[in-house]
Amino acid sequence: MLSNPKIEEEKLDPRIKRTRKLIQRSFMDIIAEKGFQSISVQDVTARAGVNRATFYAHFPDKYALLDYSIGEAFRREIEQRMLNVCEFNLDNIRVLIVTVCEFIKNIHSHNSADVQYQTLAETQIRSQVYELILHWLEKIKTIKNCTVSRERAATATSWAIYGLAHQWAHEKQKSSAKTFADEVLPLIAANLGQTIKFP
Amino acid sequence: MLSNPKIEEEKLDPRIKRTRKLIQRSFMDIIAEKGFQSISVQDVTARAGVNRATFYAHFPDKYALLDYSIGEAFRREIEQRMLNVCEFNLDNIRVLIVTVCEFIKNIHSHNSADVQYQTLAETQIRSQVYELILHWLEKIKTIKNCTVSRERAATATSWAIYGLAHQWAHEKQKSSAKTFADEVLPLIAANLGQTIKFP
DNA sequence: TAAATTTGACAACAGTTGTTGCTTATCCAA
DNA sequence: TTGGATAAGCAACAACTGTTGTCAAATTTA
Repeated sequence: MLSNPKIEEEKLDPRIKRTRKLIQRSFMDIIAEKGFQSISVQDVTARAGVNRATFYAHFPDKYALLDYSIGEAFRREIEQRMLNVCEFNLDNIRVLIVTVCEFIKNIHSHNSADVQYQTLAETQIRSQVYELILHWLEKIKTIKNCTVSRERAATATSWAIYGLAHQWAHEKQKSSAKTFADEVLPLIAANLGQTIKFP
Repeated sequence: MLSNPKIEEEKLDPRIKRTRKLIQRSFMDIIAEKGFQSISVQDVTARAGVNRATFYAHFPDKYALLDYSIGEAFRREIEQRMLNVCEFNLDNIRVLIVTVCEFIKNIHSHNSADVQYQTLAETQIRSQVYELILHWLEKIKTIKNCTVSRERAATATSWAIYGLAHQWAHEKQKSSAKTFADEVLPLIAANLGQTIKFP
């Protein structure tokens, strides 16, 4: 994300861009119709009008396609909120928590019974959250003199944010994402407080 | 784990127990030989001497079998260290962190390139860690008067422990699990400190 | 502009998956 | 001990997966 895949993509052969867009659009359409578990590569390529062998030239399997698609969708959410170009403060942490909550809730509403879909989605989202937090922490100069590194703090924080958001998304009677973010902010701040000084 | 699957299993038809044991043993043997990704249900049932249709009567697919097997193996580690029958303190948290580290390291050494295997394993391990921590927290009476519930703290803590252990296991030059546990204990304690008072 | 390279389509192939209905073997309860 | 219930074996089936080598079309490069 911070090593922008978009720049790399701008150099791609137009056929590659067109083929992947066709595949991805059909993929997301069919997921909305029948869920990830029931989808087949055959389904996707028939809908996309792309040969199966071509699919395999771009993606090893449907899991890789999901990984790629979720990654792009979440990256778009982050960029839309300008989180990738702002700096660390508790308000931005709150916005990040809300973003993750809304994204997981959206996924959950379509594929709530599909654990595999959700665990695959998790990996992409958590990775991007980690990169973002680490990027923010690296820009801060007022670091505490202790053994907890930025990497450790970013790891604990990104996994905790994801876990809490995931728990929230699965609750039947849930508060708003913003209320929830306020509720859990002390936990997240406690993590980060091990490596930085809050004002 | 706290609703003991072992008791339920003792009531099972002996043929079911025997069949599952055969399947599981063959499964673990073949994983050691050629990794999870390359394994097929056909492989497992041929090795086990069990019909494929019988396999499907017990497990929907190889992912479910992995889930079950990892769950059993990790449960055994927890019970072996008596973590399920002891109470909350920082030493036991440290032992839990070490246990998770060693377990992930063991998995990683066999299937390091297999992300799917690792994300499936994660779900089982994290669940059990969550149940254990929540169980410990529920026994403590000295709870802080704040909005962070035991469930939230257990969630943040279990995800953070898993994330940190996973990061450690993937490092090429890593400290011992015990050294690592000491290093990250402040982070974990900071999470838990949001809902309980430390002595 | 033309040659070189890359991408995608195609058909064929071997292998695996997941299910089904029927039969046999094993276990349990009376 | 026996009959009923359950578990497992079996073969067949339709469908899908993943790969391969060849050819045509599209793009890039010189």
